[in-house]
Amino acid sequence: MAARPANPRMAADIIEAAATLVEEFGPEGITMRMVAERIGYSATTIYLYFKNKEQLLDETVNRAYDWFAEALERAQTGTTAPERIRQGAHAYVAWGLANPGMYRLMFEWGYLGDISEDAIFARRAGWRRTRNVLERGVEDGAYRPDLDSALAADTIWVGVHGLTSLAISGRMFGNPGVADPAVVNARSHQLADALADSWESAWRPGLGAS
Amino acid sequence: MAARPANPRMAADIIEAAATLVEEFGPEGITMRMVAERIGYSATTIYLYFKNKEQLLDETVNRAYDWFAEALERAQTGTTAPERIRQGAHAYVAWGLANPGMYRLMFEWGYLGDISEDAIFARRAGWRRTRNVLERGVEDGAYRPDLDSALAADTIWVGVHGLTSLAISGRMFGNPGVADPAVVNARSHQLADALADSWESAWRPGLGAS
DNA sequence: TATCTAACTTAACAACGTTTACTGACAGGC
DNA sequence: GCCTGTCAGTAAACGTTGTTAAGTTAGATA
Repeated sequence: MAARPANPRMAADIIEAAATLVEEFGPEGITMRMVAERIGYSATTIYLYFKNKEQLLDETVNRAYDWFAEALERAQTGTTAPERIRQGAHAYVAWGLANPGMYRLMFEWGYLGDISEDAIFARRAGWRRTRNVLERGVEDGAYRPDLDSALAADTIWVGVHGLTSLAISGRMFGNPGVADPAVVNARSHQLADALADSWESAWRPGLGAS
Repeated sequence: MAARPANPRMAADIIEAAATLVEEFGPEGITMRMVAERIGYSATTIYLYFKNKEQLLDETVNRAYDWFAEALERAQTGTTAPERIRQGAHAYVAWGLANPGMYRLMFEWGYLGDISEDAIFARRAGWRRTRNVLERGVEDGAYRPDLDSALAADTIWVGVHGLTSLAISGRMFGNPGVADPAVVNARSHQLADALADSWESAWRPGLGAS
C-alpha cells in the first residue's frame, strides 16, 4: 500500500505525538496503538523508528528536557544571583504545573534506561546553570564565601522538585486529586518564595558557616 | 477444591503480599497474578476481597502510611523543636530510601482514587505532627513568633519529599540508575542537614520577617 | 439424604507491547 | 519494458495484563 519516505520527519512526528499524549493521558495512559493512531499509521510502524516503547519515551523525554531548559533560561533575566535563583525556581515549578504529565515522565517514571552519556549531560544543564549562578553570587558577595555551590544547587533542585512533584500529585492541599488550579498555583508560588527565603537566609554572608 | 473460611485473614494476607511485591518489583512491576501466586490462590480470588487492583493498592498504601507514621514518631525523641524537626526529616528520608517501591506508590503513583475522608486524614498525620512541633517551637521562642506553621510544615514536607524522590529515582547524583547506596545515603544525609540548616536560619527569631 | 451457599477456580475477554510474515511501490540493471 | 531488490508499511498473531462469567466443590442446614 505504501512506499518510499512518505514522511522524512517520521521519527520527529512520532515523538511529537507521544509528547502530546503523555501530556493528555499521563505516563501510565499512553499506548503504542494510541501514538500510531494519532500519526495515522499502524502500531508496528513505530518499531521501524524506535526499538521499543522505552526508547520512544526516552527520546521524548530528551526533547522535553530541551524545552524545559529553554524555559528556565528564558526566565532568568535578573542581574543578581539571588534574583536569578528566585526566577529559576518559579519557572521550574511553573513549567512542571503546566506540563504535569511530561514532568512525571521526566522525573518520576521508574528507573532510567540505558540512555547515553550525552543525554545525561544534557539533562543536567539546568543544574549546571544553577551552580554557575551560585558561584557568581559568591564572587559578588551575595552569598557566603564558603558556600558549597554543588550542595546548594542540589538543595535548590530538591526544593523545587519536591514542590512540583507534590503539587502535581494533588497530595499537598488537604484533599486528594488535583485541586482548583488557581489554589494550587497560589500555594505553590507562596511555597517557592518560602523556599527562596530560607535559602537566602542560610546563605547570606556574615552569619558564619551552616 | 476448597471450602469455608480457609483463612480468616485473607484480605490482610493479600495486602501483605502486595506490599512485599511492590517493594521487590516497584509499583509498575506488580501484577494481580503475582500477588495471587504469592498467597497460593488464583488471581480471581483477590477480586472476592478487593474491587480491583486500584483498591488493593489503595489499601496497601493505607497500611504503609501507618508504618511510615510510626517510624517518624519513633525517631522524634528530641526535647527541642528544631531537634525534633531534624530527626523527623532524617527519618523521613531514611524510610523512603529503605522502602523506595512503597514510597513511590504512596507519593508518586498517578492520581488518587476515591479514598475515604478517614484515609486522607490518616495520611496527613505526619504533617499535623510537624505543624504541632513547629507551633511548640514558636511558643518556646525557638522560632520567630510570626512563623506560619502551615506554610513551614509544607516547606519541610516539600524539602524532604524532593530529596527522597530524587534520591530514589537515581537522577540526582550525576549518573543514571541507582548509584552506590552508601553514596546515596551520605549525600542524602548531607542534603537533609543542609535543608534543616536553611529552615533554621530562616525561622530563627530576631531576624525580621521573611 | 437433598439442597443451599460460601470459597475458590477455569476459561475467556479486550487491550497491551512486541514479533513475524507479508504486501506493495518504487529504483536500477538488463 | 521487464525483472529484481529493497524500502515502508501492514495484518495477524503471541504472550501477558486486568477483569468478568460461568463453573465446581466442600461444608452447613433442612
